[in-house]
Amino acid sequence: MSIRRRCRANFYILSHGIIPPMQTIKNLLMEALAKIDGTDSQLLELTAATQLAFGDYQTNVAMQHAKKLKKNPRELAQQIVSALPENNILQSAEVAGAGFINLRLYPEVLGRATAALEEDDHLGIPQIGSLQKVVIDYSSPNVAKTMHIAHLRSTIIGDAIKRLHLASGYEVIADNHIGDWGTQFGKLLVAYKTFAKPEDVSEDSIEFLEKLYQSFNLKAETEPELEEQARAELLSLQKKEEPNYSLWKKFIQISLQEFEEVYQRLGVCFDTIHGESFYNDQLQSLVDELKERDLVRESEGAQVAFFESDQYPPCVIQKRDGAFLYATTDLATVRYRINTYKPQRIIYVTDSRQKLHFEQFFSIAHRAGWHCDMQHVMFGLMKFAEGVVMSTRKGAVIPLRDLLDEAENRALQVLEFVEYPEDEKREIARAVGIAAVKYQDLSQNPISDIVFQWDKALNLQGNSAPYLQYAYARVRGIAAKHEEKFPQDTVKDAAIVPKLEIERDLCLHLLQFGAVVSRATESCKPNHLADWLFGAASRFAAFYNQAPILREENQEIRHSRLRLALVFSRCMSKGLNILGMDTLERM
RNA sequence: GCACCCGUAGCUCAGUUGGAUAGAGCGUUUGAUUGCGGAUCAAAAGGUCACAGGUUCAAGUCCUGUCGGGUGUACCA
Repeated sequence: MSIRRRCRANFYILSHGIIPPMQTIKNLLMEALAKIDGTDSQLLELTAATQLAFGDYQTNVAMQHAKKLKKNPRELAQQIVSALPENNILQSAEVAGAGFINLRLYPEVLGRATAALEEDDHLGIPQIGSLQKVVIDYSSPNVAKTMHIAHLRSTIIGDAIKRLHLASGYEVIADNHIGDWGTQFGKLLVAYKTFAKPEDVSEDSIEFLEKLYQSFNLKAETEPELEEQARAELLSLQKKEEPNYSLWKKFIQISLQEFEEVYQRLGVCFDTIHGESFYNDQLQSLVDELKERDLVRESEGAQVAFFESDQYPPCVIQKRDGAFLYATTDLATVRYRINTYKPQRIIYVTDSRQKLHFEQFFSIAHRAGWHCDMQHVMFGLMKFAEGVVMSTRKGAVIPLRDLLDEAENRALQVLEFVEYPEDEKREIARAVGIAAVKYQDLSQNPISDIVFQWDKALNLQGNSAPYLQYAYARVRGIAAKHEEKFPQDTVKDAAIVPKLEIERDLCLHLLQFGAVVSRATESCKPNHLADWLFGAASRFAAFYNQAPILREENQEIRHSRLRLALVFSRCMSKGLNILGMDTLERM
């Protein structure tokens, strides 16, 4: 496998100082609870109603108190409702079911809150990360190997986690910890120096290096002495002897150029690229420091860390022959990052097979006194339909480039009979194709294994990125037509007054945006945001169908609807951007 | 052997950290005055949430056990 390696906002004040409706309702409920003996306002939870018929928001606080207070839950709920202070917020408060309290806002209140989202610099996203720094370690491809579809997960999920943290106000350091050191370079050097050069590819290309590597593995099966040569070349490289040292640097340069091409297509960028080799000269001091702290000791000739009551198997930090390992580099990396950046949190995005490794070195790092919240965000394996784990050792994988090309081509086919300029079509196909590939990955729980299927990876219909982009493009289309048709009209400060049920529904959904982003950030699960976006787009589609805007003759209603659509488009744009997807004015 | 992850509609997957009648997409079936853009919308059919206990006013969600699938398990990364 060539992938080397690799959290609840409650209430908050928005930047414009407008208090969100949930906070207002919660305050009213707290006042009511205070009038009832024995209630604990800490237990108060307010959530969005699970069904439109139940109102806007609901609380189960009565059921939670009923047993303790030895009261009938419905009666207690009624008591709480009766104790609510006079207000001009709640249109209704009703007891339902086993003791739920269902709450409904006045339409004007709901509309004002929705419109207020636009006034907030962050569209209602709580800035839970302000003054906090987080290092995110993701993508991390291996030098001299083409990026293929299995690299997609770490890169795309990592990039979305980065953007989520930025949107939540964190200072982010995105670090690409590329695999630029290790035994594969010994093999590559042997092949480069002694094998016939592959002729069908350019010598400056990553395919060239990859073919050399593959032919080494093939030959080594029958000629075991090659492995010995590889070890010798590696040793020479480690001593920085020429020409090995220069060749190694050249391999890295070729690889980085190719990676950069893919990253640009994906819209992914890093703040630092500190590969494994960056830490080479820190490894011995690291082992020494761990020895001083009694965290490692000699065992069977190696330097090994052990764990309390054998919670984990032993972890070798330095081999019998003095060489360092994966865990050594990772520990040195943690030490460097904490000393250099002083982050509150470090996040690693890798596949789930590395769980034990991370638990081990997190434990060692904590005991070494390198205090920081370290989190391993793991994702499942990508498999082919046959269920075979992919490997670059023998080739036969789908290069990432091919996947992206295919995605863009399929998107272009949809535009075949559309009369847009050719270059615009290509731009649309690019934005749609890339987003579609990203969405199929980001819309599911990262932990699940995924079975790669072309049709699924490149889906352009239903619950897919183009569906979200299409909803956005429709609003932009309406806004443009509105300017043509009513050039004197301005809706910038128009009041939103949701009258239809679908309008209420859309408003309520938009008001959840900030909390959803927070949840996605803290749990490092971009799929929560993807879900929200799909929910928003499908509500908009229904709204679009039921509530005409430009055809509406009543100006107040027309303005209300258009303003609502515009708030929707702002949230969509922000949300899509957080998932690393581009928006289009038309498609 | 031990540890961890997963098991939800025919298929691919969600499920707001314990809340009301378990949701989408695809596929299947039916419909939408050429529509403010049909990459869309409206609707139907499809479920013993692997199984068995337990905790709770309330369990797909938490605990225990069983079965099935996956991954890992000291000198690879």
